[in-house]
Order: sequence, then structure tokens, then C-alpha cells
Amino acid sequence: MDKKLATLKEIAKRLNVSISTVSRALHDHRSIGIRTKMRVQQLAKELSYEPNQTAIFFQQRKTFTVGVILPKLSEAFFSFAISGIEDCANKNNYTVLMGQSHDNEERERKIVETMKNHRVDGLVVSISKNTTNYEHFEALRKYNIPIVFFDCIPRMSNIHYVACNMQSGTIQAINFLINKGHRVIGMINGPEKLLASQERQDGYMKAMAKNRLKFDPYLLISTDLSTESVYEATRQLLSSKRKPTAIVAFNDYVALDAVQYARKEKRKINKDICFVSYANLPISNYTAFPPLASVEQFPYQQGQKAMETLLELIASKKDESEPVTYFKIILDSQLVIHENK
Amino acid sequence: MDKKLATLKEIAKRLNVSISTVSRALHDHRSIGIRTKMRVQQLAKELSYEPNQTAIFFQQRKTFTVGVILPKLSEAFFSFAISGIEDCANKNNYTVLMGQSHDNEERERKIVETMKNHRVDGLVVSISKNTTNYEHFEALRKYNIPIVFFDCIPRMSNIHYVACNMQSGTIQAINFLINKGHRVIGMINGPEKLLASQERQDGYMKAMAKNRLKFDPYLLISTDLSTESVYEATRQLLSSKRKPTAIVAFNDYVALDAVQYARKEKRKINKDICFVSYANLPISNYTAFPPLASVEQFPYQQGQKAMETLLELIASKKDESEPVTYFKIILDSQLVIHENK
DNA sequence: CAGGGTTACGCAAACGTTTGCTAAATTTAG
DNA sequence: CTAAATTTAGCAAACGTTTGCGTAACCCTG
Repeated sequence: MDKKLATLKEIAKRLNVSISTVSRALHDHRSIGIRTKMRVQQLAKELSYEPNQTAIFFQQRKTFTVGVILPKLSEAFFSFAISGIEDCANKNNYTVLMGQSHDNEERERKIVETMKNHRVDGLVVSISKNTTNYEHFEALRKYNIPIVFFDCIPRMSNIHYVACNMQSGTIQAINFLINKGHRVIGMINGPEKLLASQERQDGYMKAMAKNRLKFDPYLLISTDLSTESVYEATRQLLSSKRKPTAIVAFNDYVALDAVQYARKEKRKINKDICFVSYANLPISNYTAFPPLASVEQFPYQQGQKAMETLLELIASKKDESEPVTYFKIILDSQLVIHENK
Repeated sequence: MDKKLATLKEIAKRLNVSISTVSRALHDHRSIGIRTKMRVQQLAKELSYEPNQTAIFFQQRKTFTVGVILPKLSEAFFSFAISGIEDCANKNNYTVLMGQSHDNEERERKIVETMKNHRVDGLVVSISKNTTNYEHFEALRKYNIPIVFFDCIPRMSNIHYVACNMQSGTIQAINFLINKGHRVIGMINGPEKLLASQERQDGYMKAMAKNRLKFDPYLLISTDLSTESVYEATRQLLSSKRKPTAIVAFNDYVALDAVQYARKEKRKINKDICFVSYANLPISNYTAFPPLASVEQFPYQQGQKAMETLLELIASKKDESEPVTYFKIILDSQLVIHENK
């Protein structure tokens, strides 16, 4: 029963018309008479004809496929982001080719290669936290494959990206703490070389300065985000002579680890010490001591916006001209204050 | 500088040989002399030639792409599963086309359609929890696109699947509780029509019977997994005359909600009432009262196994024969007892 | 009824690759 | 030195589709 799949040629032969006529009839081209159009469409339905997409992709030099490369789907941030990406892609009849770098530069490089070979129409990527060399992305320029970066942006010039302004959220967070009466506020930050860390720090310093609070370098500690390193940072903060009464954590994972350490040291959470964090985990409100407030980064929206931007780039690619303007889209982060229960 | 991408034809012209010679030279075909082979490979490198995959896909009637359809990436279970799938796929030079059904039958149907059009070589799918009609999957038979289901399996015959034996894990869980002295054990289950719910129930009943504990229907409550419905179930259990001292929850989300409700009613967790659950959340050990133990379902391994199976099917597809045997792979779940801190 | 404008359709090229067959050139054997 | 064997390379078809161009046949209009 499952003969071979029907093709234009097959239909043409049966109807004694040319292939081009069949093609045009199915596309409702105006140069085909209503009678033949009907006959063709009728038979096509009977044979349950479906165009061979791979042939079309090939012929049109376009695949209606976009690649998405991100570190890890098991991080909640990215799983929300990809939902935004996918929803937007689907809405525009694009399909998503997926790759996880697991924060490994080599893997990232290989995925880029694969995507290029698959001739994706474009790429949305959040780079691996360990990538230092951007050649593999530069290389795509030659192939005229547009890239939109989001979240983790490489330090390259002339790129398109969507990002979230961490500074503003950080300032809001610090102000929130100051309003609650805190004067000594610590920060457990991420790796220094990360843009995201830089921005958090900038926000921190700005907010402190604006409130005429002295910046004490002891209060700002960088980590590599590992549990051990967060424990150590927490230990340092809790044992410094100007003990902070509040800590801003790089993200929820960090906050959870810090809370855990603080409890081990018998500190009363929300009494001796308060936490504010950047939102990663939807379930943090189930945890024992969720942060008082979180800086929301809107991963779904970021993903969506990145995809929209990419589609725009793809659409405008026809006019072969080099892009004059590079999209630099900054979404605002926003402090979400959790219910005080 | 970014002329047009080099093609076989281009190389052939420059070297004054035929296209087929170039093709064969690059494939190291034995019928090409060493001299020409070198010349071709040399020039190919210079022009940084890369085969046009879309042309190859088309020509070979094969895309080296597999579709993956699952409900939601933001559920930890699935994000681990897809990692297993992707790792296995990549290792075998396949690429993953992604689609989330969001547990919506219509969306699922549309994704299947898209994947079919993209001519994926095969499909790995965990069906939407609301899918009742399986026509869209049946339809793929005609196209000779193999499918391997995992986790959420449709009630169809003659399918390949990878699943996790929930019964065994459930029995282990109940035995664990009985060993700790519990005699009245409740269960908050999922939707009745779900296979997963059925299995949990079967395990529950078997374990109870084996331990000569009377099965009390009051102790087994189905929910639709929503927070409200879990609250209600917990309320019922806690207010029944034979109050359970332990509850097995359908998954971690359910357990978290149940714990939350129990605390609202001032029950002492792990004293008045204990919880055991099925593992979904990696962070549940950060929560206030994590379940005493979890039934681990090994999502990464399930995904990996599903992908392996699919690749086998794809490989064996050449011999056009209908598959005689259907893979029914059952992994064992396993009880993980959490540290008693 | 000649000329111009439509309408309705076919031809063939093009996209880039693989591969079965054929054939020339070269080597080997007898 | 010739026939056979081997090595090396080219021709052309095929995969399924889209599309520019050419051209019959038709209908008007004047």
C-alpha cells in the first residue's frame, strides 16, 4: 500500500500534462486554467501527494530551519528561553535544530560545524561560559549565516544580540535591601570574566555609591559558581568584621548553596542574614528559605525576541548588502519581591 | 571574499576534470589515480570546499536528522532525557530537531506534520498527556518513518518503546516505608488514564498485599496534578479516620505541594507524616522537607536508550521488510534513599 | 480579417551530489 | 608484439522541485 511517495512527475504523467503545470496548479498559479487546476489538485489529494521538502530546501537554498545552541537545557533559564525561541519559530514555520554545548568550547565548536553543514538559515546562541575563542562564530560570516546571541554574549564587535540589563535589576535589588534597613550588603558574584558578573558588579557599586554607602571590597566575592566555591565565599562574608546583613547572590543556585552554608553555621535566615538573588528556578518558592526577592530576567521573552530578530535578519538577507546596523536589544530586568509569609 | 561557496563543478572546471572524478577523489575512491586525487584534494582545501548537505540529503533520501517531540523541556525529567537523546544522536552524527507539545494534542499533531515534511529519518517521542487520538502517529507508518516512544507511551499495539518499570520502584518504596514502621500508607496518584498512574497503583497494591496490609481505597487518591487538586487530595488523606503516616506522591511537584499543604495544617513533616516521591527535581534536596526517598527513573538513560533503539531501526530499515519484532525495552526504576540529616 | 492582447500550457535549465556504466590509457602476461 | 587485464577517468542519469521564457490557441477590437 505504501508504494512510492507521489511526486509531481507521477501526477504529470497520469494527467498527461507537464511537470511545471502540475507544480503551478498546486501553487494556484494564475496562468493555469481552472479546469486543469482542479484535475491536478484532485489527483494530488487522491495520491496524498506531499512536496518533498528536502528537494525544495535544496532548490531554494533555504531550509526553514534555525539552529539553537545553548549551554544546558537542564538549567531552568534555558529551558524557558528555548520555549520562547521555539514558539516564535513555529509561528513562522521554522523548525529548531538543537544543540547543547554543556559549557564546553570544543563541543560548541563542533555543533556550530554541524549546523553549518545542515545549512541552517540562522543561529540563536547563548555561548558556553568557557568559550574564549570565537573563530567558529566568525567563520559563519563567510557563509552568510546570521547569528543572534542572547544571554551569554561573546566579546565580539559587530554582532546582533538580545540581552537583559542586569545593572538596573541589581540597583533595584540593592535599593530594596537598603529600604529594609540593611546597610552592609554583600555580593556573591560569578566568574569575573563573565559579562553577566561585570554587570552585576557595576549595578552593585552604582547603587551603593548612590546611597552614600562605602564600597568595601571584602563584601564583593567572585566564585566559579561551584558549590564549594560558594560555601567558601559565604564563609568569608559571614566571618568578616563588617558582617553583611544581606547578600545578593549571582543566581538561585548560588543563593541556595549560600543559604545552606549559612544554616550550617547556625545563622538564622531572614534574621541574621537575608538573601536576594537572580531568578533561575521556578520552584525556589518551595524551598525552605527562598530569597526575599529575585531579579527576573524573562528568559522566555529573551528567547522570543532573539528569534524574532533572527527572522528579521533572515528576511532582510535577500538584499545582499552587508548589514549596516547591528541589533543590540536590551530588555530590562525587574525585581520581583516575594510574598512575605 | 565570500564569493559563492565552492562546488564540485567549480573544482572540476578549474582542474579540467569531470565532476564525478572530483567527487570520487574527495571520497578517496580507489578508481582515481593518486596524482589527480592529490590535485583535487589540494584545490578543495584551498577553496575550502564543503559538500552541500542539503544536496546530499536530497540525493540520498536521508537527512541524518531525527525529530524529538516531548511535552515540556522545562520539566527537569525531559531536559535530562533530551540530553541523553542528543548525546547519543551526536555521537552517531545525527542532529536533533526539537518540538514541544506542551501537552497539547493539536500542537503535537502539527509538530508531527512538520517533522514528516522535514523528512526526518526517525522520531523519538514522549506523547502529550492529553493525547487520545493516535492517528498522526499511525500515519507515519506509510512514510516508513520509525518511531520510538519513551516515558509516556500511547496505548497502541505494534510500537517500539523504552519505558521505566514504575511497579518495581513503587514496591521498593512501599517496602522502605513498611520497614520504617509505617502501616498506613497513602498515595497521591496522577490522572487515572495515564499508564504511569496505573503502574504506580499496581505497585502500591502489590506491595501492600504482599505485606498483608489491607488495601483501603480511601488511601489512594487520583489527581490531575494541579496544585489545587493535590491540596484537596492531601486534605482528604489527612482527615480520613485511618490517617496515613506516610504518603507516596506521584512526583516531586506533587510531593512539594502536598508538603506545603500539610505544613499549612500544622503537621510536622517527617514526624506526623512522611513523604516518598518519584524523582523529577534535582534541587529537591534544597527544599525544606525533601521526600525521605525517591524512585529514580533515569531520564538520561531512557533518552539515550530510546535514541539507540531508533538508530538501530533506521539502520535496519534498508531491508524493506516489515519489522517482525517490536522493541519493548523496560528499564528498572530504583529507590534512592536520601541522607538522613 | 489583421493585429494586439490574453489565456493556458510546455520546455528545459538549474540546484549539487552520487553512481552505474562505458571507455581510454596503461600495464601485464604470454 | 599482441591480447588480456588493470587502472584511471568521463558521461549522463537521477533525486524532486521551481521558474524564466517561448508559444500555441483563443478572444477582442477596430
